Amino acid sequence: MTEVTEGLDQQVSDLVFAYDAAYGRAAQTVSLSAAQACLLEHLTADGCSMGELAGELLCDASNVTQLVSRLEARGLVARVPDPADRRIKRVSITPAGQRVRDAVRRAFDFPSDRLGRLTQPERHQLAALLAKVLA
Amino acid sequence: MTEVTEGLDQQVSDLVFAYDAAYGRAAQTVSLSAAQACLLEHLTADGCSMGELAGELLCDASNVTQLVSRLEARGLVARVPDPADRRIKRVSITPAGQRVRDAVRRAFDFPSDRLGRLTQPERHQLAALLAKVLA
DNA sequence: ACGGATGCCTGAGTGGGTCAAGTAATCTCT
DNA sequence: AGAGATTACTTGACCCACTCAGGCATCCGT
Repeated sequence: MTEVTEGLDQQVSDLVFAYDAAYGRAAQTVSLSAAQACLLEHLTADGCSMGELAGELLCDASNVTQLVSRLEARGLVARVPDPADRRIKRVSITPAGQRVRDAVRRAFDFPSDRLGRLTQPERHQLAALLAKVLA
Repeated sequence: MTEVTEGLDQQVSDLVFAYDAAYGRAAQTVSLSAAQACLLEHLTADGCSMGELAGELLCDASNVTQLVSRLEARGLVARVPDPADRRIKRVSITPAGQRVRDAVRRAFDFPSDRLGRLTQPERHQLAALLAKVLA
């Protein structure tokens, strides 16, 4: 590894640390944990099943059960039984949940504060590099 | 926000998600939590105080107490009283701790697997962009 | 020497996360 | 149609991370 590459590793580590911290702060502004905010962000309009959420969040299904239960207790999501398969519970976001989710997005200042420092050509460059890294 | 910028936000989110997942997996290979591995990684040769660690990890001092206690119970770190100020406990890494820390580094495949996809000029580009973002 | 900071620890409480076992609904195969 | 396997979710037990309030020892300024 060259000098530059080692510096790059550290920079990526710092980026992730700053991102996680900013996300946690944004969630806290509406008394949500990062995990709860993350789940809220993953909900789609037609409603995800619990299993789909567990797959996307890379965690156990029983963990999703608890997260959804807490969000449901606050009235931010609702469990809707799937008419076609009654084993399935579809999690849909309520109007109150949408307001909270939007508040988290507004409070999440990482994109504007950090990525906003780049010029438009620089963003294109970064997007191209990240596309290669994430492919 | 333009189309490209929104895509960039998503890419950064994906990057962070992949990084965190990879780090957690690396820590698990030696039965450590991500938080424990992270603390181990922050230790310096001369020994950090508990308070310094809490500052770097952005968490409560009592949280550091518990993390260090668990690592100490496994023989990976040691609490060394500071000779100049007996309130201070300096946390130093043991030889066993160094071996575990190195194992985590080897198991952490994100830099090689992901950043390794970039050419040397691309790494320079990315490093420059991240420097601007993190400044 | 005394009072306020400082550094760390303890105990209680919440939440995230996994695992094992359980229940209900669906699917398969004959 | 019906028995058995499979799938989707829940429950209970458990551990860890994290925070907060309170406590104890030590250090520092006056």
